[in-house]
Amino acid sequence: MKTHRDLGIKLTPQRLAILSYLDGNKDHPSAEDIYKAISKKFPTMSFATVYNTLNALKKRNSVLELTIDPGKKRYDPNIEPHNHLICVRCKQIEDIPVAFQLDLPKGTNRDFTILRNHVEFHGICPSCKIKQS
Amino acid sequence: MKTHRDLGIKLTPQRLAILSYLDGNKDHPSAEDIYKAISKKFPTMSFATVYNTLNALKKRNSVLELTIDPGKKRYDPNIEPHNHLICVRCKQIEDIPVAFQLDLPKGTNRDFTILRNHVEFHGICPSCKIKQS
DNA sequence: GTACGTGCAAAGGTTTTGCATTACA
DNA sequence: TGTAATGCAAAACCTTTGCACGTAC
Repeated sequence: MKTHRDLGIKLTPQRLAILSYLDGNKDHPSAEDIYKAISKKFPTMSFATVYNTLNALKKRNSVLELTIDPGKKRYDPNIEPHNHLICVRCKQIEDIPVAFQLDLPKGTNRDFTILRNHVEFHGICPSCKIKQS
Repeated sequence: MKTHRDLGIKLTPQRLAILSYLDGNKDHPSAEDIYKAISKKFPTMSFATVYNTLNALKKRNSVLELTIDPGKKRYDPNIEPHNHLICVRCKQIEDIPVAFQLDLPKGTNRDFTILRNHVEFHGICPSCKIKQS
C-alpha cells in the first residue's frame, strides 16, 4: 500500500475512501466487499468506480489481485512478497508474511524464467475446527 | 485420473468422451476448451453436461479444479500432489510433478490445520522469451 | 480548461439452474 | 423400470464497457 502522495492517479473522494478502506486491510476483500463497505458513506458509489480504481491501483502496483477464490477476484493491499493460508471451509484467507526461497526441482523446465512464487496452504482454520465438533 | 471402472457415476457416451479427453491431458483446459474439443464428435453436447460432469468428477476427487486463471476455472486430471509453472504472458500452465514439503514459518498461526499446499511459480516461458526479442 | 473519473445501464464472459426428455444400470 | 444425465434456455454472477456528465489538477 503506497500513500496518497503518489502521483499518476487522480485522487477523488471515492478513491480516497477506497484507499482508506484498503489501507492495512487483511481481509483480502472482493470488489463487492469494497463496494458494500464504501456505499455506506458514499451512496452514489458505483461498481464501475470500484473496478476502475482497483485496476488503476493494480497497474501501478499498489494493490495485488489474488486469484485464490474461484469465481471472484480478491484484492490485497499488502504488496510485499508474502503467502497465504486458506481455510477450505469458510474461505477465510490469512497472510503468511514471509517469502519462500524455492527452486525448481531438477528435471523441471529450466528454460522458464522465474519471476516470483506464491504458496497457498490449504487447511482448516481454528474457528471452523470448533464448529466441526 | 481414475479409470472407467470407478463406480458411483453413470458412464454415458458424453462422459466417456470427457474422460477420454482429460486422460493424460497436460493443458489444464477450461470448461470451454473441453466443450469445444468434444463438440466436434458430439454436436449435441451442452455446457451443462460439461459442468455437470466436471463437478461430479471433482466431487469424486477424479479431477482438480484449478483457481489459477482469473476469470475462469481450469481443470487438471492429474490428482497427484504437484505444483505449477505459469507463464505470465501467454497463461500457459505447466506441471511440476513434485510436491514441496513446506512448514509454516515460525510466528504463523499454528492453530490452522494444514491439509496441503500448492506452489505457483510465475515466469516467462521459452516461447514467449523468443517472441519478446 | 482539459483530461480523466464517476455513475448508470447495458453488454460480455463464465457458471449454475429449471425442466422436459432420454438413457444408463 | 427408476433414477440420474442430457440438452436447451434462462438466470445468476462477476467484470467490463459506452457514454453523458462532473471534477481534480
